[in-house]
Amino acid sequence: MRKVTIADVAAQANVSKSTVSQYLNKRYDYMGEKTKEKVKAAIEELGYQPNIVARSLKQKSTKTIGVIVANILHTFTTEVTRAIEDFCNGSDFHTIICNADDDPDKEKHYIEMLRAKQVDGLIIFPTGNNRELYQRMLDDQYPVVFLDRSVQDIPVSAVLLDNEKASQLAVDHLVQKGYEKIGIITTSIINHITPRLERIQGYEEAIRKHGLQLNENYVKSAEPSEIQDRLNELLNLDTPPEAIVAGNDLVLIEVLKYVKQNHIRIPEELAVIGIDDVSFASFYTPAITTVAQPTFKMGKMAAEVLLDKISKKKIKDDRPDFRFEPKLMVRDSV
Amino acid sequence: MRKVTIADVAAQANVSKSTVSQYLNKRYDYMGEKTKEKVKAAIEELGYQPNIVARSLKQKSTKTIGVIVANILHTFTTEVTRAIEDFCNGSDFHTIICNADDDPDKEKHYIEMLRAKQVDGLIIFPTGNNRELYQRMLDDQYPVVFLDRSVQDIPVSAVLLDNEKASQLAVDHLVQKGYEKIGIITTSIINHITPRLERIQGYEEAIRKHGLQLNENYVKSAEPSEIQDRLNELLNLDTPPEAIVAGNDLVLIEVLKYVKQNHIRIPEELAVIGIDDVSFASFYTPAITTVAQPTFKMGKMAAEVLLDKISKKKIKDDRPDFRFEPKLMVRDSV
DNA sequence: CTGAAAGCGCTTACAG
DNA sequence: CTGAAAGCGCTTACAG
Repeated sequence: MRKVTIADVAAQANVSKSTVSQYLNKRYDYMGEKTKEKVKAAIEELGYQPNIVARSLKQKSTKTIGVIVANILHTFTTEVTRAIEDFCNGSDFHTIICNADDDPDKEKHYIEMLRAKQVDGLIIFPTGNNRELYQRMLDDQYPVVFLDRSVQDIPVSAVLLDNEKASQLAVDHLVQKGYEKIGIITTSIINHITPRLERIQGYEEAIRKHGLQLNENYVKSAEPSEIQDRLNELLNLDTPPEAIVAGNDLVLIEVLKYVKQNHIRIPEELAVIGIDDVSFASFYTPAITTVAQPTFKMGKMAAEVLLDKISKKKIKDDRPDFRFEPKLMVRDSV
Repeated sequence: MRKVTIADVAAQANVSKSTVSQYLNKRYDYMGEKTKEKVKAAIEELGYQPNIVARSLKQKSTKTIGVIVANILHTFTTEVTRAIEDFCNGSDFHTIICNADDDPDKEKHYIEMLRAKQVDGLIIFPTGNNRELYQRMLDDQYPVVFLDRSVQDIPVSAVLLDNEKASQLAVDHLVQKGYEKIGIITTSIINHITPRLERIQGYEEAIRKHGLQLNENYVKSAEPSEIQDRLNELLNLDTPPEAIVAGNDLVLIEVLKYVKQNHIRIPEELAVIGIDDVSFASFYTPAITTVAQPTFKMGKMAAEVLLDKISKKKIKDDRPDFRFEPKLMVRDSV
């Protein structure tokens, strides 16, 4: 079946392509009633659908943004992504999601690919290891916003959780419940990922604030696959921690697996609190106390800021970082 | 910053645009070594990136597919979608995901929008209520594959679970464990959604096969928000079921919430088995016995079939349905 | 109020 | 081995 084009419609309606185009773009200002009718009829008769690729080429706008996430496995990522899509759809923008899998090479490939596809802007959960590329986008005045993580010395606006506050909330709650031996486990920090560093930082400050002894053996970071081992070390210390802060959802899951396997009772033998309000927290037994991120708001903000940059053309970042408040969800695991 | 185009490269290298284009498309057959060098140098010097939109317009292929899911909230959906993206990325295709939210109007909008954007094909989890549109795609020889659901009398190839088998597996296991009073709850069937209908069908057959009494009070379908009420009815019957098959992940979650709120012990007071191997099944207490769908394989197959149709141009569907085997994951909830 | 013409940035037969 | 020209399907000043 041959595609019907604007030329076919013009012929059918006995007007010029320009007129059809005007009609399509709702520029009715000077269009005669009868002309409008004719064009409308021709479009319906032929089942015409405009070719957006052609329009994009001319208008230099694809009404599409790219989202490059670091790791799609986090619930945080899926929820934020969902919010971005919702917001964009509301503004008639499409969204292409790519998963960099924490791999800078993949991230590079996606950034280049997406820009070649002429997406109007990019939301990136940066791996942090493509500084030249990030800088180039800045130099090109290309619309970008970072999400979840920021990159040292790259002044791209970033939408972030107040991560220090998140672990402070966790520690405060634990202390209030009478715990003093408190450990924290995060995923790997070898790449200096913002939220992990800041959560450890916040933990340490909170410990000090409460006049507790900061024990560096109580702070562990590792790949998810190694977390069970780290936990094992932790709980076999001479004076093991009595409470654990899980740095994110993946860590929490590993903790829960370990706990189940070793028949440890929560919270009697070990108190557990997780950052990221996992889906099963409320109906798990015991229900898990967590620190929730406002994922929906954060995604919406990122999309809003990006679409704003896109429409303004001027990319001025007088306020590069947006910090969001975490929220304590008290349940039964501490 | 002005975009650098193929014309700039040509000027810089002192060759024609055609030659640059040949180079970009790796048609080196007749290209002189020095020419190649010159072009390469010019591209690097200018930091040239081809404009894929222009290429797409000419080539009538965007190397992008659309995926319209019925409801992004199912883990099945997110996992399958992930598999599709992985497979497509491997073939240098991009993926645009849209969530129809079980709303036929949204589905219609996305199908039209995506086709207008010239995506090369579509994977759809059909709502079932846009028959004319589905038929039109068939008439247009437009590449489509259905996923999770099929639509009566619309011969589009569909990638499906063997749903009857799934509930049979569940019932068989329950019966083997000594249960005879077995109920099933699914999400709403008012729209005749394939998997729900087939799962109820399979349940009924299995019940009969085991010589058990088929009790229609034991079969419930409802929106997620009403499932708690249905459960309440079910368990307050004169002879309530002693085991429940949860028709999908969302139903399972509602069941678990209900169970927790009412302090019902699993499996002592109520055996529970869910279709969809939810993320927390293995470390929940008790660990949940489930029937798993091969989500990764199903997504891969859908993508494979679609890309195949796209490359063949000929859309012949001599084998419209692909059925996948569910797998019983025995744990502690029954 | 409507149309002719140029142009967006590529690709591709075809000529030489 | 390389280039001139046409064309993909639109939009948009501009002329009338």
